[in-house]
Amino acid sequence: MIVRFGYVAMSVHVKNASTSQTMTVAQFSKIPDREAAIRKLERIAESNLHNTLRLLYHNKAHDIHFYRFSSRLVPLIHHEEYTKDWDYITPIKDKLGELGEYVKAENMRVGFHPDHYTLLNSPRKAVLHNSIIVLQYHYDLLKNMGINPTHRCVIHVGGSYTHKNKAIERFKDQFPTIPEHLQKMIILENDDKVFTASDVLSICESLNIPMVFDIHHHRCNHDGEGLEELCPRIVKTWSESPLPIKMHVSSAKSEKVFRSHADSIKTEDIVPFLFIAKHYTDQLDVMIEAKWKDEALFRLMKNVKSVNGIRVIDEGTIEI
DNA sequence: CGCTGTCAAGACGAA
DNA sequence: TTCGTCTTGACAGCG
Repeated sequence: MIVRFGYVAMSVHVKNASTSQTMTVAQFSKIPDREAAIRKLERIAESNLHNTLRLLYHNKAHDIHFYRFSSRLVPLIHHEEYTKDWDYITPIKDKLGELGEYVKAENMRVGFHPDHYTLLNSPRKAVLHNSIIVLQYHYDLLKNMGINPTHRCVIHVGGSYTHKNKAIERFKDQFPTIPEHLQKMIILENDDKVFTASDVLSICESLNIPMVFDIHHHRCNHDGEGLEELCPRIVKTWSESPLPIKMHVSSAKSEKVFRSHADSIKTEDIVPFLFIAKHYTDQLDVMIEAKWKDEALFRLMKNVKSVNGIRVIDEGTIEI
């Protein structure tokens, strides 16, 4: 099995390359001329995209073929009252095209993870409405990069709202009501507090959504399911996807703060992938979620060299 | 310049 | 019903 590792949104090596610069609501409101304020948002967006391209060059130089874009490339997009009539695409269209061309030319896998306020199972209409706006924004970015949006956005199921089973049913009821092109873009991840891998699988199987298995969340929150029963089902949810199976890996910060992400990935935490490789799939993309970002990836690659059964192919790829 | 506090989002549990 | 906490990277403001 070929495994490509990826990292999230920013590099600890490439300096002054934030892809998540923003403007506070207060700052925006202080600028008396709305047009001027909007121009400032556009300059920030352009800077975020420019830095994203710099990171892609960095990734190319280090054989990293998998990357998650920042979800804050365009600032204040969640604030409908400020940005409702703002055509945020036109000013950055060229830059988006340039990014997409590079991604395609270098055969990179890219995707998004809209933040955890994107909630498709909320009973509040306004929350669902905002979530759709945020998803549409991600869709617009991908479209204008010339990248097929199918299965590019990972989100969580949402809140439990006291009754987890009802919350699952509400997800199943509301998901088909959002625009179809946004449905196709979504993949679903198990979380560390409420919805276990089994919960997410039941949703994914009923709505035909690929499941992103997060190994660390599974350790935090599970129903005692073993990998041998989960994996065949997880793999099956990807059978109609144009993209390889995706999983997440991270290490616990400490025994006490177990849920939080550590700086880097402990070598022992990729052991489950040895099992997965043996039994279930031939291609896998694993997103590293660690504070040290690309440095965590580099260190993991250094450490796995000595693990039995793992062969290093390049700086971002192994064969198990 | 560097440090500390604040900002945003929505859910959720304590008071 | 209100308020503090969670989470994250970046902004804002202090000395």
